[in-house]
Amino acid sequence: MAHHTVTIKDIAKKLGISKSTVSRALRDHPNVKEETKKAVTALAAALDYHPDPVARGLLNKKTYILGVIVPNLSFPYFSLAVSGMQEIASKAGYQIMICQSNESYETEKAVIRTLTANRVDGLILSISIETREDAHIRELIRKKVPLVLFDRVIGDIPVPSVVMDNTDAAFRMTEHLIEQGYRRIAHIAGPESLLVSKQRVKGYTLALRKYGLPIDPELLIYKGFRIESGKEAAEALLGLPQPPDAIMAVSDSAAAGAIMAIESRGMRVPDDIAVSGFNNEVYTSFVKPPVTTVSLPMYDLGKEAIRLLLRQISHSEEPVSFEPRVLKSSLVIRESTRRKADTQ
Amino acid sequence: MAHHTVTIKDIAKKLGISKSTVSRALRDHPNVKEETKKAVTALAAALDYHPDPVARGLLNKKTYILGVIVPNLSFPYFSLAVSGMQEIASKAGYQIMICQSNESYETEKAVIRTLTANRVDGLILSISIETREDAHIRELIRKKVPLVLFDRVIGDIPVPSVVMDNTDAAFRMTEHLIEQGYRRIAHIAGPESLLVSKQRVKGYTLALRKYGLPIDPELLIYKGFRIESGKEAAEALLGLPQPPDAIMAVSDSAAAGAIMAIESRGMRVPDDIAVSGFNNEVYTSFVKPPVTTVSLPMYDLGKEAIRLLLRQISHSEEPVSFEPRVLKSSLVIRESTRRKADTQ
DNA sequence: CAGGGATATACAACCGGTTTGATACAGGAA
DNA sequence: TTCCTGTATCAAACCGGTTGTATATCCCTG
Repeated sequence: MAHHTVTIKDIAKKLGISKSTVSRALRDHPNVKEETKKAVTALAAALDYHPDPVARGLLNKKTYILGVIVPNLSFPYFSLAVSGMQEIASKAGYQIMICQSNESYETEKAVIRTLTANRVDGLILSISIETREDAHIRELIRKKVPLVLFDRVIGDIPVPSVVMDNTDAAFRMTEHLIEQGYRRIAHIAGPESLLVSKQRVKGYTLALRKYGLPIDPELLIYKGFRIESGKEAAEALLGLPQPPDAIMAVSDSAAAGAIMAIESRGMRVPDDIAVSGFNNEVYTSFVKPPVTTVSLPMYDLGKEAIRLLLRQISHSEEPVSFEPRVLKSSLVIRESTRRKADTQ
Repeated sequence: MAHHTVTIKDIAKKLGISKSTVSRALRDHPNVKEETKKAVTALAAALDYHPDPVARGLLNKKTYILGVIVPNLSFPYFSLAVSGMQEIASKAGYQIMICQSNESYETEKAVIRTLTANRVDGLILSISIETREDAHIRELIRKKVPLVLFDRVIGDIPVPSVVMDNTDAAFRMTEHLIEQGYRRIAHIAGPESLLVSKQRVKGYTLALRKYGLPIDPELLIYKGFRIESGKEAAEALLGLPQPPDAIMAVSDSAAAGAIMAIESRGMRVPDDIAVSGFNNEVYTSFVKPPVTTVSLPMYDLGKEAIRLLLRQISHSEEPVSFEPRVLKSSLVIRESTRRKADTQ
């Protein structure tokens, strides 16, 4: 820095007044003469003065930075949520520091350490697939770090959270398949460790039960969100003595994998077997057949997560609800779950 | 903060020594007795002491935070690059602060302001579609803010940059189409403001020229990266008295849009018209037909951008090259550009 | 005209580290 | 013994703001 940045001291010196008066003038303190205020603000503008957030942060222990930890940014799923967070945060004068856990428990713990070491004002977390313990989260609670869990939350822990209506969405999707005439409905579920997966499984079984359909454990496969998972699970399902007539996949990628497996056997979607996904990723609308899926409000989820966090930060002593905030999703019905032709 | 965080002062008091000795002991200064060092490090570990980066930053004017500005995170295109950046940055002890310009010039300027106000140690920027001026970038150069442009760069400006071999990739793709027997090749280009678009157009025309094919301005449409852009451009192309027999799109989304337009006219890809994309997004492999595209090393691009930035930051006076660092892409040949059937 | 209360400003301490200069006490050379 | 060098430590200043307290001036009231 050849030409050193303008500080409050420079302004004070030029005007022949003290640092404190300059500081008060800039913050519009009542005990400063109108005339002085004008002179200070004018000079500050002329010199392009900006208060140093680092110095300010040292004093009032605020960095105006919020930490965000997501498993992976390269899925629109999470990057959309992050976009929503950024919108609300920047409106409130906060910056966001985003880290990826890459689905690793160790990395998750590591980034939590760096973020807290960097004195972020709060933390937003969506846990990794590997995360099965909550000790690191309880540690944050103990240290009174403002915290919000989102989407991939952990159960039974006193932390505010924002989630999707996973159970309900899966219920509605299963119900939709039943209404379309399908009776032997399989579910390619996500990793068993995630609450999200369990909730979707719950919605699936609830719907089957409501309509008096048998719950066949062979038709429920815990696998994962990726294409390969869908492909492998579908292959297993198609190899059953009594294969399903519909597959509800836990994600659009898994659905895509399932469709690939189905078609490579010379079967067709939805004529031979219906398939549905989850997430409403762009390509679901233009693959053939277009895939029925669930539109999840990830952008709103991100916005709401930041709001909950800011609420904790500002009125730090106000009681915050640990009841998960649930956002509504909506079914997007497309060709891949077309009504089953009567085949008696 | 009920139980205030452990500071260097606490350690000094407990051991009955001065702050400065503690500081030196922790930084392994030679003029500190081995015995003292051991006592200090032991107590620091016991108290779970971590130096406050804010205080440290105030003093040495380093925040160990790098600012990254991308147009949009919800495309794998950029979020992959960001993942690469994070890998290298965190290895070097830096954090990343990511902001989105949302393709708006004003937002881009605004986030640059907040990031520099927050004293980031350096900045990585991929410009928005709207950005046609470079005054804000020259301002950063004037202020000596370490800066690297990536992917969406601006020409003729003394700043290190990392880019893809856009011209070459487009050349190879056009050449591939020509080799497959196509002769009337259209190009749905990106926004005319972006150098990326111009370079791909250049590769396209160079290839046509090399093979002695006419360059028909009707076949070149500047449009955009999105599905809608591809759809609209393709509709215009198909409405020509002499429609093209192949379309090279500037992105996979545009290619998807083009395919939709083609098929809605009852034509087929590649039998009636070939289509290629750019980016190698996941879905290009499983749509029907699978789309020929270009695999871009976005992850490596991000890694390299951080490396260039860190090099500027560390040896700040070493001359840095303003010659763009060019990374190689590779063609992914698929069904959508199958060899043209001879139709004499 | 003394005393009380605004008003306007200056001084100094502080946040949590790092760094400079001073000090104290070794041991070795002159 | 004196001087010098090296070792080990401490006090104080500093980074750039904020804030509590002291000080000075002015106006008003009794």
